[in-house]
Amino acid sequence: MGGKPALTGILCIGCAPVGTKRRGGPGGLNKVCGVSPELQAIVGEPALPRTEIVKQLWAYIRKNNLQDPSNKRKIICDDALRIVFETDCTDMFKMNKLLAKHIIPLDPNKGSSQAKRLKTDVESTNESTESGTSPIIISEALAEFLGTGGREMLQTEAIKRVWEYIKGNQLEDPLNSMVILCDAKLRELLKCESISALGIHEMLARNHFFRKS
DNA sequence: CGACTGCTTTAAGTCCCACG
DNA sequence: CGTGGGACTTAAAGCAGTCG
Repeated sequence: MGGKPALTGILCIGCAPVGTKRRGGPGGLNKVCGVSPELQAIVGEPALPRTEIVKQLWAYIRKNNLQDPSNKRKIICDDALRIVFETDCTDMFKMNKLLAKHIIPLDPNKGSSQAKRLKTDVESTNESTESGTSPIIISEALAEFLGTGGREMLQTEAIKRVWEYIKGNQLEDPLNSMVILCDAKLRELLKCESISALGIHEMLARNHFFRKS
């Protein structure tokens, strides 16, 4: 339909001779995000860019004829979709909203626009560990938690593995995936019963990441 | 009247520009 | 120079508006 050419048109304005003003780029929605186990059953991958997740979801919807014939914007949920969206039918616009619950930022440091607002706070916490792209020393407790031999790794890798543990053990609060319910092992590491996604990063940065000296 | 274009919605990350 | 705001990115289908 007309949607894509419209965007292309806007793009062309953006690409005006004044200067190749290209925003967005490889990040943004193209950033790889974690996929909840429920959604994984549909898209078939544990981690995908948001755009790919939507694409795979639409492929699944078409393959299974889940569009309402009278209004193709409407999606009729089958069992798998019902588990994901928690509704019998939805539409293409609401779908994106519902999808958000099942898309988990692999790097919770920059997980949301809320995080963006808190960016300065968090970054000040990060001063001790820099940006996450250079190796850091992790605490003995975290090394034990991750089951790694060494204590040197990328900050992003450490965070990623903590999140893998959380997802693997389904520790996300079903009512709010931004809240993590700690099991015994995680409780020992973080010293709390539950914690927010942002809180985990802050906690790790404060108590478990150390700059290489 | 038909063909085509542009806007609609939604998410979150990135980057540019304007302003203080 | 630092910060904040806003534009841009993706996907989809339908509707409204414009033009020939």
